[in-house]
Amino acid sequence: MSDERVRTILDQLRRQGGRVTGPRRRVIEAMLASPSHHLTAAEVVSAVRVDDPDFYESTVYRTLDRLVELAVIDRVQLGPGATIFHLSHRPHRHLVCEHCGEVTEVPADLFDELAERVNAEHRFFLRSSASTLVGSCERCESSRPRHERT
Amino acid sequence: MSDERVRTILDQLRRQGGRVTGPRRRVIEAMLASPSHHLTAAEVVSAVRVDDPDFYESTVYRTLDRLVELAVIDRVQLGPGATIFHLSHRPHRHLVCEHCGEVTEVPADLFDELAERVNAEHRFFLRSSASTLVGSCERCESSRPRHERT
DNA sequence: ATAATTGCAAAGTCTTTGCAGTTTG
DNA sequence: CAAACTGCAAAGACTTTGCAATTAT
Repeated sequence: MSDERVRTILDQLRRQGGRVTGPRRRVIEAMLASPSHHLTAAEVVSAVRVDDPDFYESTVYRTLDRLVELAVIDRVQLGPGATIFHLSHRPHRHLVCEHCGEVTEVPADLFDELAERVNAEHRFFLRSSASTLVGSCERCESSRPRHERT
Repeated sequence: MSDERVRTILDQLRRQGGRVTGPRRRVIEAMLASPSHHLTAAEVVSAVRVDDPDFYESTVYRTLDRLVELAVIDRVQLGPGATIFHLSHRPHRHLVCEHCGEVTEVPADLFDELAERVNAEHRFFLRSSASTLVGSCERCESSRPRHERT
């Protein structure tokens, strides 16, 4: 897991003025290794503790905060509870199923029209990477009783 | 504050199968009285404790949960931390400034196009009342250093 | 060298839960 | 009366903070 992609991201980190340390490397490796690429802080903690059982939670939180500042990762709130983090090297937007929690990545241009519209009509500057669309994935939708549907 | 609107909402509550109790009445009065109509659970607690200093937090959380189930209020996640609640009798959507926290209500049809599009392209059923647009209000945007803008 | 970062412990905020007693419909 | 609800206490989930020691540049 210490491949090309890790180095690219560490370079970005360094260019932005951040320091490359063991813990940061491990956090980034964990995020790259995760199949979903969308992790809560707690999931990062678990992932990282596989190799380093003494890794502290506070280090994870501070590392994630710093990586957000440095634009290496993004922080997105997907409903109540867990804030999630993902590497920001591949721009995309999120659909979140409020029933099963599934996160779907969709192309970043999805919000383009809406962004223009809220800007024109409400003088609001949309940050669409932070704006999550909440709803129901197809599987959950078809298994829900009709009268509960929104 | 025990006017017409309170009674209308209590009727709705009863029709949905909920029971009208002192605590519920006070929670609804507090939400109607709030200028913003968008309250966190903690704000409901404070509001309600003005008249009833022994009001328990757990009662507020349980009451809000139940009112959400009964479709009397809506729960919306506005970024990290605060879950907010508002009466659902007047449909609208939310723009949230991530710098100052200001919540702007906008017409419910704002998401119509986008909803069709995610449905057609991603088989996703958008619940737009739960989908918050995050960005920057005009005031914050113009006071932010240009290089920080997204 | 010095500013950034981590280890560690403690605490803070927001929310949920269990159970006994009370109240509503 | 039965089911729903509240009071109260305790705990759970998630996150932040302070300070001393360490490390990257």
